[in-house]
Amino acid sequence: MNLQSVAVSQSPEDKFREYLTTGNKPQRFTGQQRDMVRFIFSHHDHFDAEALISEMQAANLKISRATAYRTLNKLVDAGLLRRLELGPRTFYEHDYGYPQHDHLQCTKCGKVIEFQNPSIEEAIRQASLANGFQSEGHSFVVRGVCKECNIALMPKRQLDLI
Amino acid sequence: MNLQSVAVSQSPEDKFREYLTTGNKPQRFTGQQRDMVRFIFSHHDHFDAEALISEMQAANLKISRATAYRTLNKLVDAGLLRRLELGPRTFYEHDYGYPQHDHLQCTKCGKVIEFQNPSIEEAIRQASLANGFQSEGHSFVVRGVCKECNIALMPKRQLDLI
DNA sequence: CCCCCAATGATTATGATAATCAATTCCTTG
DNA sequence: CAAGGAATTGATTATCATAATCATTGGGGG
Ligand SMILES: [Mn+2]
Ligand SMILES: [Mn+2]
Ligand SMILES: [Zn+2]
Ligand SMILES: [Zn+2]
Repeated sequence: MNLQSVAVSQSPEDKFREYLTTGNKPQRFTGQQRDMVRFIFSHHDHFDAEALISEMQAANLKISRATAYRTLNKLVDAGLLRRLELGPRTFYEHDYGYPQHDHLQCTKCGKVIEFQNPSIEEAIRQASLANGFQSEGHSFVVRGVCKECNIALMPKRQLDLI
Repeated sequence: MNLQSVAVSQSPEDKFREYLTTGNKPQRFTGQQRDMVRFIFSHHDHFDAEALISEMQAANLKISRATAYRTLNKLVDAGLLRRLELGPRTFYEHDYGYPQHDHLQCTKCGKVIEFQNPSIEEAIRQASLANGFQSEGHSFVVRGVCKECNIALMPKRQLDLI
């Protein structure tokens, strides 16, 4: 189940357009970029570049690998997406309009579970204060085995006890 | 400053030898592996494969890239080293004989600062309990700007106020 | 309606790590 | 102590994700 979204004043599409067109160097907001933003923000999930490309092509949306990688980087710079360190490849998820949270990742099936805990922000505050550190963001992933995989891995006689 | 080490009954070298020779498939504990373990555990540090190779070669220790990568993986499996997610490449640090802790990483100079906070373990316990999740380990890195880089980046007039 | 400049995308490059495999080393056994 | 055999080594090659290249396309301001 997804977390509750955060109220925002602009649509992701408008925010990205603003990011691109505001500033010293003019950047264009193209049809492919618009398709990417709309597709990505049509549902919340954790995805990598390859998955995005195949899903968009399956949805009959034209996108090349180069443009996908380039636009993902721009979306991160614009504050729309957040990068996730979930293994060797880079994953992405919504940042704009989605609350701060962290992740449990199952090492058996790969599933990613979201959770929130205010004491994490507090721990960051304390450690930063103690070290004169100016915190800008964090990555927190707990690895382990999810409920379903735990049940599947249990010997039969242990299941009987439940 | 490093954290206080944890008392252990075996030297890293002995523990690795035991890991290699115990079990169904016999694995040899070679001179190069012994050199690597001794070198790595002669000082606490956060390093990647390339840095290890150059430092060992600078210390006149023979090591090939292939053997370095292979042995690093074995050291992680043996519980001697822990992998760190500090960006695109893989970093390593002592696990055996070193206490649980997490990291602040400076995005300006790359410096890595260690800190401990028991509320992080508690947050993991709570999130795991709430999701039926069996936790096995975690990665927690706070990105930001360290004290020295903060001072260096400050405009002169702000420095004057200190 | 042009023209310029940014975007696109096929292709090539990069860089870290893993696989290959012939040569070497080193335990085991007789 | 010699020989056999299995595991390790290391030069080389492969892989895989992502980043650059650069010729072509196209869109928006004048
Ligand atoms: Mn998430
Ligand atoms: Mn550390
Ligand atoms: Zn699972
Ligand atoms: Zn710094």
